[in-house]
Amino acid sequence: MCFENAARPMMSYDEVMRLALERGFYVPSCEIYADAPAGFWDYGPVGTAFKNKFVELWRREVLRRDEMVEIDGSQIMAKDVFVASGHLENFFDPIVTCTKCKTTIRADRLISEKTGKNIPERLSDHDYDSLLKENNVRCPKCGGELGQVSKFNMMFKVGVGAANLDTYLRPETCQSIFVDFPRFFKIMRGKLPFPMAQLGKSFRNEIAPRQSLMRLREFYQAEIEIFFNPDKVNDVEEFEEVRNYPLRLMRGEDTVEAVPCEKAVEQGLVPSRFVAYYLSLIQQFYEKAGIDLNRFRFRRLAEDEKAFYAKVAFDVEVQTSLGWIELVACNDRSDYDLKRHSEVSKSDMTVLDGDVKVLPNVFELSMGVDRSLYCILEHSLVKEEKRDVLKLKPQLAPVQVGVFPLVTKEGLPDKANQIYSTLKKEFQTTYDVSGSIGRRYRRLDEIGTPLGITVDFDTLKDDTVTLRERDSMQQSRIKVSEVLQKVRSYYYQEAQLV
RNA sequence: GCGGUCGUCGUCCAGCCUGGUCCAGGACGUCAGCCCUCCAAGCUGAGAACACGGGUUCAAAUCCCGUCGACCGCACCA
Repeated sequence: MCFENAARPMMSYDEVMRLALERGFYVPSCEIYADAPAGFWDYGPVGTAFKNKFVELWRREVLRRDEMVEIDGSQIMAKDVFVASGHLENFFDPIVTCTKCKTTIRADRLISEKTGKNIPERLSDHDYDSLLKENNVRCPKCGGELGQVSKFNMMFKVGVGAANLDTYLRPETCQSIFVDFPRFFKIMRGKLPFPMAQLGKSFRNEIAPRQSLMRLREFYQAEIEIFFNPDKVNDVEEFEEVRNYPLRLMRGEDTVEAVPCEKAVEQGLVPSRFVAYYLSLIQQFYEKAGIDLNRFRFRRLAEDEKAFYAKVAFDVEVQTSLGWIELVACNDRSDYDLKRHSEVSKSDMTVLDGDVKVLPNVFELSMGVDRSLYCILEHSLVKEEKRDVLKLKPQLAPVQVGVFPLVTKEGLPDKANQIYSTLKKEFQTTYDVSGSIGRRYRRLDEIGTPLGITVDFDTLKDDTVTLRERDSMQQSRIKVSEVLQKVRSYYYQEAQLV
């Protein structure tokens, strides 16, 4: 299958940003202050509702579906956690700055380019300095003299208590899951495979955050860590459900092939049934979340692209006006994490699988929430001839239904208000009297509200109202007494209403 | 972090070069009122901005410097 889709004209980043700022999806954090650093954004009222809906969908369609347990860990974590995880050692980049043109470059890459040798990433600053000198490496850009090698740590350090104890803001939420695993596995009477999930904030001190939600210094991750027995990766009950489900796998430079799970495993495109199952799960989730699958792919990472702990890695990537964006890292972390935590903390992390003692391996689905939200917005925003409409899945709509009096005469507002009062107890509802009815429908369209209910003069005669649907703009008349039931069935059964 | 471009109402844009006519103008949106029978109609009115800090000058949105931010490119993105 080739990538030619374009079922909809691609919306641009600028248009999504305009929507975000005008309608209150997200805005720069601390924007009234000039010293606000980049890479921090606040979700507004509409954006928060949207994010909450997205997370709820994840809980329902992924966690509850597979009986995963969810935890909520602390964001500040002990230093030794990151000694064990490898972040203190590996989360540095050795960088060197040219004294002449001020370009900053990675020292290890410079040396290996010059010498053709593989240079370890984890030498001391001093070793890098000598290597640079020995090989007479100069700035590749201007030929100028290079300065001293320094290291840039991507983790935020936090001083805790009066003693200013060194701790760190977690750079990935999964560390909470790893350190909590032994206790919760026991408490929950867990059996392998045992999936633990978490939604929370992570922090990375990016050098150059850009493009609003795409690269943040403080961001939400929704992570699932599945603890499993590596000897049983093809012994997966649930595989039956997805045997014929087509995974969208990237083949070659820019083609994507939809390969049924079974075939993908047979051909070695995906290493095991276990992995194939979870890749299906995440693809199905994004489809339900409103990502256009024609612009969705799994990309298997090459050896030199993978994170230091990953044995096998697939990225979920989604095509946007900014290019292909990585939304989920699906990594086989092997026993790296539990082994390291068990070594550094000296606690036993093995568990029983049947009557065999095993140190579980971990497969993770590490989702970037903020980026996902951006991509859904971009894929959902549609410019029609007469209007901009955000065609969000009903389940993700920040506001579910709008109620309007057609005009402000003859008690129509009172009648509309009664309906509003009933609906708002159960649904996110908005009531709007301002402007022409068409204008009010447009306001709904722009934040993706699927349903509008309009009270008119006929309502006074026969107790019926107009029900208007966002995407088709079609209208139908329903009885006032049926409104609540209709809205319920729309959201709970996703029935066609009009 | 480097280089280039840039930063004016909620949004988009004019004004800047050639300082004073700008307590900043327009459009769209918002709010109030009028109008009132289904997709951004019309009329009247209102509120709303020179990113921040310093400098030059009799006078700064306008010129200069710095900081922060945005966009593009490089680098970075375990």
